[in-house]
Amino acid sequence: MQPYEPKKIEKKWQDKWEGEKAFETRTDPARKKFYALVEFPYPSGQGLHVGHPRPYTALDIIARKRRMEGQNVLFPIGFDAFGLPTENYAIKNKVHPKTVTEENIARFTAQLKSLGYSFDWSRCVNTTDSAYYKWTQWIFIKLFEKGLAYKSEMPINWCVSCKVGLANEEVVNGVCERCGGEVVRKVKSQWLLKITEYAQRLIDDLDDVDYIEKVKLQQKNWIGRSKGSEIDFPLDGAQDALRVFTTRPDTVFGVTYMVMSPEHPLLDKYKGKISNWDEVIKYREEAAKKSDFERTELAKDKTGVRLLGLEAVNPANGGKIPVFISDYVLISYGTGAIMAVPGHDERDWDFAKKFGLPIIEVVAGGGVDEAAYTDIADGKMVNSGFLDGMSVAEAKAAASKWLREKGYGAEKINYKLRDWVFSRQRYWGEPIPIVRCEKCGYAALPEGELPLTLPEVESYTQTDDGQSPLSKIPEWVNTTCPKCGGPAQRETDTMPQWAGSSWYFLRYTDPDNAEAPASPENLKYWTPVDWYNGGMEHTTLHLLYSRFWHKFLYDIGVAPTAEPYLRRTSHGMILGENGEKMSKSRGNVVNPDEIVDEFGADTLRVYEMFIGAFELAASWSMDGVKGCRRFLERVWRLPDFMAEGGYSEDLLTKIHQTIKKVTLDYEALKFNTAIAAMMSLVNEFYKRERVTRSEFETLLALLSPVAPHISEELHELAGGRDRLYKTPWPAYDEALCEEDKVTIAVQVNGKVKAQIEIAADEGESAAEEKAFAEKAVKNAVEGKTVVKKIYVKGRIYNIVVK
RNA sequence: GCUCAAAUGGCGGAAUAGGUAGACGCAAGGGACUUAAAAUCCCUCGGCAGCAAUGCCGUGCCGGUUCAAGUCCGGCUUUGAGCACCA
Repeated sequence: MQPYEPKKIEKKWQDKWEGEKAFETRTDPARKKFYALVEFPYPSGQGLHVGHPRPYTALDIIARKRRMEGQNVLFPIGFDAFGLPTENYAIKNKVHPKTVTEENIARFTAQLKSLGYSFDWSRCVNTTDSAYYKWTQWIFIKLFEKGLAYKSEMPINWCVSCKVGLANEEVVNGVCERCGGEVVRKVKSQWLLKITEYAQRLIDDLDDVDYIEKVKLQQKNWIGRSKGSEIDFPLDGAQDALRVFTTRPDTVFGVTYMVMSPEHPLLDKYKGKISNWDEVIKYREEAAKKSDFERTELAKDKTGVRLLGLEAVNPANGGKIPVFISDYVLISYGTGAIMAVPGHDERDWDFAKKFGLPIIEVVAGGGVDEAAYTDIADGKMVNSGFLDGMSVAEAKAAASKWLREKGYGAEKINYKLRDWVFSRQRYWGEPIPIVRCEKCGYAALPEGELPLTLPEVESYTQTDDGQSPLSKIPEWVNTTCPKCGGPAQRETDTMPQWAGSSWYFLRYTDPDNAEAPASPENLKYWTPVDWYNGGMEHTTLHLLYSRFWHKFLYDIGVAPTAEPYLRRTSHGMILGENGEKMSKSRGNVVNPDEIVDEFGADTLRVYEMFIGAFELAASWSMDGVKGCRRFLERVWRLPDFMAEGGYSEDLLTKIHQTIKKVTLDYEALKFNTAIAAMMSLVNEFYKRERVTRSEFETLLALLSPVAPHISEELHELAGGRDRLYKTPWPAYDEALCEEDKVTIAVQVNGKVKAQIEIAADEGESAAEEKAFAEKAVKNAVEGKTVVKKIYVKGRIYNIVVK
């Protein structure tokens, strides 16, 4: 047998698969479809990371197996190529981001192909291609037409170094997710998408999909539904009332002051009444420098300014109470103002102590002078007028009713989720297809003018006041209004990277369609995605955004189903050999090219699947890689002692058990144990120094989804007919998986004393007879009374003695 | 602080559904082959005691339920992830 040379055979098979169009898929309503999806990569300058092959190999295994089972499989790939790193690289090196993107995509493509994935490359999608982003823009226009895209002056997260507005979701640990720079708050006119309008449906419809539980939970927590009341506190001597949201209307008698966010719009309206306005302005400026995160970091030391000359009235008892501004109240959550109940809320308690404000106990439980009493499970209302003596639950209902009847409030559902800040003052993104006209306001471009392509610019940097680079091209900006034909200006902001990835899975079904995002026939056949695997880090960003877009597309009749993905699984990270996250600065980065070069793609694939439980993080180990290569070498040498014939009689059970285990384990993403089972079978062949043709073919078929090149090569060398990827998946017989003899552990008082062997069809009496015949059992039982005997079929015979 | 995971040999990790803990792989030690090395093949491999048979201990810690607990329950500790003054 010639030596195993992965370099030769892997290239050979990759070329053959490509030449044979082995994995190109066609819509065929007569066949059962299976749509497997992996998150398409961002083609970064660093090239493929060893983290990429983990999820890709996993779903490649599923896709290959399902094809062998006869399903019509769509397993596509593409590139999510708009985004900051490319733009920053382009600025630094004075190259067009398009050039950089093309180079990176070429490299990624070569790397992915070298790993032998069964992607349908003919459907490859690139979000920066104008034929693609035409439809991203089209979807935006539809959102705009339905009132779900709107422009708003609002405080946004502003990255000082990137000079770009960030969605809340993009601020990580108080710094910019991309550059790590300082994030401050800045009021800016931004496009927003009303994802909040879909909040309830995004929660409810999780019941209809098969996502791993922690993903569902994380999405629910992120959306953060809470039920409460909005209550109006009249401002003394003014026509307005200060509206708050609270989940605790029962505690309204305990309200001793109120707090507004420093950005609250009512402040400016009443600045004439506020005698310490200078102080307000100063506090507001300081608050603006802080991000939401910094405001929360300063939790221990409450700051604030009391508004002099403006007081509120507690509608419950008519008492006048002071009003403060403080940065711990955020304008973006609820109504931007709170009623403070220091007796029963820790933050309010801290604030009241610091400013010497009264603390009233309204739920009996004691000790509100020492700390806030927050246990609401039991406790009766006190100091609360008509609520006295009620439980908290009763008081909530009674207070809500009373407030509603008196016109002070209404019950309300509130969500933590905020609208999606959708504009970026950046170059490398989809231009927002909107024109602003003095007369008509904002108007969408007519569909016929799409795609609105990115114009060439001299420099990709923003203007110093943070305007998009596109604003520097007057001949592009100045245009005519699509409505009135008068002079108008184009929107110069671009869309965030998340836009293109919010619908790409639909495009895969019909990637070249020029008339629609995808044709109804193709969408109807292929969607929803049957199985989507991706990182946990995308749970609240990409996954939620794309569900939102998909629901919108469903509402306007484009997408055939309400949910885009039937099943969602997640993989763990691959860490460096030292157990830390791989990064250049830690010097623990492993390059997949080097592994492929030294050991082969099949070894890399087997290794990453064998490394540990799929959903858990795993550390890289070069020794582990060697072990997997050794396993493939052992498979390679099996033909040395191959014999003609079917399954050996005495190996029937083992073979059928292995087929069953591998079949079930692949679907359960338990690749490590599936591979262990195949190793065990190979060890068995070695022990006997014999493998029959049928046994060998079965092993190759089982192994082929994980290690497709070596399997295909061995199949061919052994004179196998057709291609392995076209052969049917091995079948197993449930009856033949059963052992005819079983080993049973005999225990005395739960401790194993002996092992006996009985025939599978023998029952308890046989076990009992053999058990008591064992010397060790006799010794342990001697002189004692047998109290109880427990028999677990095929496993345990336990004798309890006293 | 809140939520969710996780903790098993020298290492990565197995253990359907409460039923023989450590599958499979790595590393290590020993042996065969070889002039030698590599590769390959075979054997040993949780700890303590013992020549051995065997006995005792052992799945982060403390308790509990059970004939039987890595697995279930209560209370902790540590690590990781996500969120965080959310009203």
